[in-house]
Amino acid sequence: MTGPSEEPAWKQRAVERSIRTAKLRAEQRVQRFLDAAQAIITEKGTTDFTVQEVVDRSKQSLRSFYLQFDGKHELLLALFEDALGRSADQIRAAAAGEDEPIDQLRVAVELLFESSRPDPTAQRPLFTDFAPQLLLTHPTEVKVAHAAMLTLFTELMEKVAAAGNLRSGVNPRRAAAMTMQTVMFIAQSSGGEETATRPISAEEVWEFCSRGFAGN
Amino acid sequence: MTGPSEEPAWKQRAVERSIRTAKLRAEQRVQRFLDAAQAIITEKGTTDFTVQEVVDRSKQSLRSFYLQFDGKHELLLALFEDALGRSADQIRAAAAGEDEPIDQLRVAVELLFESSRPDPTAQRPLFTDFAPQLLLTHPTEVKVAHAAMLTLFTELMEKVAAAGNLRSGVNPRRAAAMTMQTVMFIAQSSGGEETATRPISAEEVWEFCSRGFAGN
DNA sequence: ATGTGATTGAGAATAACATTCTCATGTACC
DNA sequence: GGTACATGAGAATGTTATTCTCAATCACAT
Repeated sequence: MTGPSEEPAWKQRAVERSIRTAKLRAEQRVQRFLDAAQAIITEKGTTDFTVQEVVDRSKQSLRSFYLQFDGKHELLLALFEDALGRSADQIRAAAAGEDEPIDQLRVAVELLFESSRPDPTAQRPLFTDFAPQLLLTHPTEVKVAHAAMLTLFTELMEKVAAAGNLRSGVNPRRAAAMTMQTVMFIAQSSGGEETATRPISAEEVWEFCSRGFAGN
Repeated sequence: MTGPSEEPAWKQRAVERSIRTAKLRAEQRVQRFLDAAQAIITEKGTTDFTVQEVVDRSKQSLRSFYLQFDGKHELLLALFEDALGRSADQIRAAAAGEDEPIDQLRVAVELLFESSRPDPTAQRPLFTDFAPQLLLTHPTEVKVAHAAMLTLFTELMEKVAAAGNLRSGVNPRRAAAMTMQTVMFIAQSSGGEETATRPISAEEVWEFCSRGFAGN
């Protein structure tokens, strides 16, 4: 029984060094898969690529893919989280251009709405496209992926609260969560076509989230 | 070139009769598939059954299945539409128990919320489970399936409007659509587990939809 | 330099399904 | 009874994800 505590220090250091370089290479490999997938998605404007396509494009091997990812879903999750994170950053920056907290939040809602619509000329994220599948198979991880965006909305909502513009009795974090979900999902479903009824607009969603429907 | 208009009447009638009985049998067969699928779903508490399971269970054949349905998605759609329709009926009945339109709507929201949650002890519909996949692959049909529920919510919202409890400038139909979507989707995502934060409740969703978050 | 053990690439094998096809059997109607 | 159509049983196909095999490569201590 050789306990780890009795290993000579030099050996530990050697192991650590090799682990570090291995990790570096692994990260590069992961990145290549991510880039390849992203390229394919923007190229064919759809999120249903096959693992094989990604592997070919990245000039790596299937084996390598499954060494880095637990499965296709992890790749999707990574892309999703990444896209959502970027989007959150852009939105945060844009919101900062407004003076009043309530306007910052409004801008954020409008931008999130726009970027969540399905395929407005095949932009880059399309990130809501794969959310549904993942929500089914890995709900917990999807929530993690939402974290960045939720943080942003919570920040904004808390500023609104501090400015005295939040209805009393409303918890900012929860209001932020509901707002975010509402915006994302309504954007997604409003992607329809029916010429019968004009689709729901960002402005309407903002009105709905901020003021509800109840009068009187 | 024998135009159909010159066919003798008796022949037309014969054809029609045989078509009618054929249609009857077809309907029965469809129903058996539907029942089998429903049974499997409630039995294993999940919506990912295989076509083969449904076929075996219904004691019919694959060939028959694909003669009745264009593919698995049509079966799912049929189940989905059916479940949603039933649910709408139940909710309508329950709402009728309230006096004030606004309370009727509140009850409807609460019930819809409850029945949209994922797996509260594996109830029968679970209908939101397959909505996501279908939303991806057949968005138009999903909208049709939503129709019954949307009709109900529009009715209720219009009564609210008539009672003067709708915020001015709000279109009842659109408010109904947004409310419905918000309720269904938030219910779905709130199915989580994290002991960290208590999940969002039906009451909170009602507050959110009806009054929004803005104060002042 | 060289042997050794871990890492990787190429791609074959497997598995799970949906979907289609073939053929034999049944069934209604003349 | 014969003919045309409907149906059942289940084999064949096609697509993917995932795993497996084996040989090439690399890192590195000696």
